Amino acid sequence: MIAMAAKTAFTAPSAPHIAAADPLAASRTSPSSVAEITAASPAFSPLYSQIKNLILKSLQSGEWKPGESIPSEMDLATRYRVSQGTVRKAIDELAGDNLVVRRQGKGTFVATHAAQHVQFRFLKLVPDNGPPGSEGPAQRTIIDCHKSRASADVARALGLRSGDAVLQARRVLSFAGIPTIVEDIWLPAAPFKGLTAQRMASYDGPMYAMFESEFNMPMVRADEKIRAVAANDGREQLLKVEQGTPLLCVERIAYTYQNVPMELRRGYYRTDTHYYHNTLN
Amino acid sequence: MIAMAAKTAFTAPSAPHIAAADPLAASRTSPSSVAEITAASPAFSPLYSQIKNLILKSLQSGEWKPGESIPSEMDLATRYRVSQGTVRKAIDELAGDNLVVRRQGKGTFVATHAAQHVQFRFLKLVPDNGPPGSEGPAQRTIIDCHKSRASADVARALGLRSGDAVLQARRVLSFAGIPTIVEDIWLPAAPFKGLTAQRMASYDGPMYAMFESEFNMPMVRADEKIRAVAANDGREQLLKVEQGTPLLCVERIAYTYQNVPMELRRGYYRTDTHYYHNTLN
DNA sequence: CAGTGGTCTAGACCACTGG
DNA sequence: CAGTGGTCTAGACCACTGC
Repeated sequence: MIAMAAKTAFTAPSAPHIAAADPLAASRTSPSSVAEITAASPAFSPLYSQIKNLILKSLQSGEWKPGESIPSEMDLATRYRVSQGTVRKAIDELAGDNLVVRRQGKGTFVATHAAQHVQFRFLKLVPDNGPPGSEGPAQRTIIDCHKSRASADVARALGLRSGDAVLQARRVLSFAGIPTIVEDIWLPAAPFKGLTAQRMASYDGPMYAMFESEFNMPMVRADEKIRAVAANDGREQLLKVEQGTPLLCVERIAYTYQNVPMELRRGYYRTDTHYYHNTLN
Repeated sequence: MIAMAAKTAFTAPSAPHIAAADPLAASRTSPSSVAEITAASPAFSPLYSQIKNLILKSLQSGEWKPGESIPSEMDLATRYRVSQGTVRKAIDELAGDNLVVRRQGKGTFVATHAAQHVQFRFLKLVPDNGPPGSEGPAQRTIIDCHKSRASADVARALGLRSGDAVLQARRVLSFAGIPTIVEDIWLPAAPFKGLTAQRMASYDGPMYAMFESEFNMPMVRADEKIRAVAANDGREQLLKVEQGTPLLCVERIAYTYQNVPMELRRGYYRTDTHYYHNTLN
C-alpha cells in the first residue's frame, strides 16, 4: 500500500480485483484514498495471490468438485476483472500445490485421489522389484471400525479436545497377496458421520477418493513422521512376520483445505519387499 | 520447429536466442530454412527451456559458483537476446529445482549447502522435542575412510563398473552428545582424488559443502530408499543401542548436475529421539 | 538513489484437444 | 475449427536492498 497512483493494480487491497460476480463484492467499501493507507505494507499481498485465495474459496465451497474442470483462464480473468496473466499466475501456484491439474487444450481440473495415475498419491511405498503400482491393485481388508473417544495425542493431532468423538479403524493392505501394511486410522466423527466398516469395505478405490466423493472431504496435503519400530501389539500376526521384526512406522496427518487436519493415520510397513521412496531437492 | 514466420521466437531452435556472448554461438550454423524443418515437432522445446539449459551449462561449467550471484535478469536477457520475461521463466524453473535462490532486491544466487539456514538440506531427521536444528550443530566423527573397489551394487548406484576405484567412509553424527546416525559413504575415486579421513575430519561444516568448495562437485538432488532394519554389524556399538534395535536405514543416491550420481550413502538413524520428516503434496 | 527481483497488463501467436 | 492452456514480448510500475 502506501500512497500511489490510483491507476495501478496495487492501489488498494480491496478495490480493483473484485468483480461483480464475486459474492463478497457487496460487503466491501471503496476506501476513501487515505483511510487504508495507514494500514501500510505488512498486509501487502499481490493481486495474483488474492485471486488464488478467491479460487481457493470456491474450491473449498465445492463450487468445483474434485475431477471437474474449473472455468477457463479467460473466464476467470473476466470474473475477477484482472488480466489473464494474473489468473494464470494464481493457477500456477495452485497447480504447484497439487490442488489443480492443468491439461493443455482441455482445461484446468480439480485434483482428485480417484484418478488412475494417482492411485497412491500419498503412498510412497515402492516394491523392490519394479516401479510403483507394478503389483496391480492393493487388496484392502478392513479389520475394524468403531466409534471411540480421542486420546490426548489423537486430539492434538486432529485439533480436537480429549474425549471428543472419533472414528477409529484398522485395515491391512496386501500387494500380490502379501500383507504389507497395517494402518490405524482416526477421523473426527462429525465430518465422517455414517462411515462404517461395511461402507469402507464395499468402496472399491483409495480411501481418500471415498473421502472426496462420499463425505466431500478432499485431502490435499499430509505430513509424515517416520520411525523404525519392532512389530508387536498384534500387528506381527496381521503382517505374518515374527514379533520384533523391524517395521517402518509412518505417522501421517492429512489435511483438507485451509490446513485443517482431518485424519491421523499410523501405518506399519514391511520393508523386506518394499521401500519408502523419497526425493530430495 | 515446423515452418512459421521468421518473426516469432520459435522459428529455429538455434537462431534467435544465441547471443554473441554465448561461447557456443560460433559453433553453430544458420540453418538454410528447409534443413531443420523436417526434424519437426517431437523436438519442440520452448525458448525459456532452452535458456534454462544454457544457464544450466554455465552453472555446471563453474562460471558461477555456489553462493555467488548470477547476472541480473536484464543482463541475461541481453546476453541471450530474449525478453526479460523469458529469462525470468527460465530462472523460475531453476529456482523451483533449488538450483538457484532468488532474493528480492539483491539478485539470484547459486544454491549452496554451506548457507546457515540450509545446514541440513538433505537431512530430514528432526528431534522429537523442538524444531530442526534446535539441538545446535551436529558433532561429526570420522570412523574410517579408505580406498576400495566398487562392489556390484555400489557400482550400479554410482554408474561405475564393478571393481572401479571408490572411496569408502564411515562416520557418526551426534546431536546433543547422543550418537544418532551412522553413515557409510561411497564416492567415485576420480572426482574426489585427495580426500582423506584427515581432511574430512578437519572440515567444519556439512560434507556437501566441502564437496562444493573443495572438489567443485555440488550435489543438487538426491533419491532415498528408506527401510526399517535391525541394528547389527558394529553399528549397534557406534550408536550405543542394543543389537537388534530397529533403525531407519536410509539409502541415498546424491546427484550433481545432469543427474549424474556422485555419492551413495547408507545412513542408519536412531528414531527413539528423532523422526524422519516428510511432507506430501 | 540506483539496481535487483516481483507484479501486472495487453496483445500476439503456438500447441494441443475434441467435435 | 473453436476453445483451452502455453509461450513470448514490451512496457510500466512496485517492493526490497544497500550504498
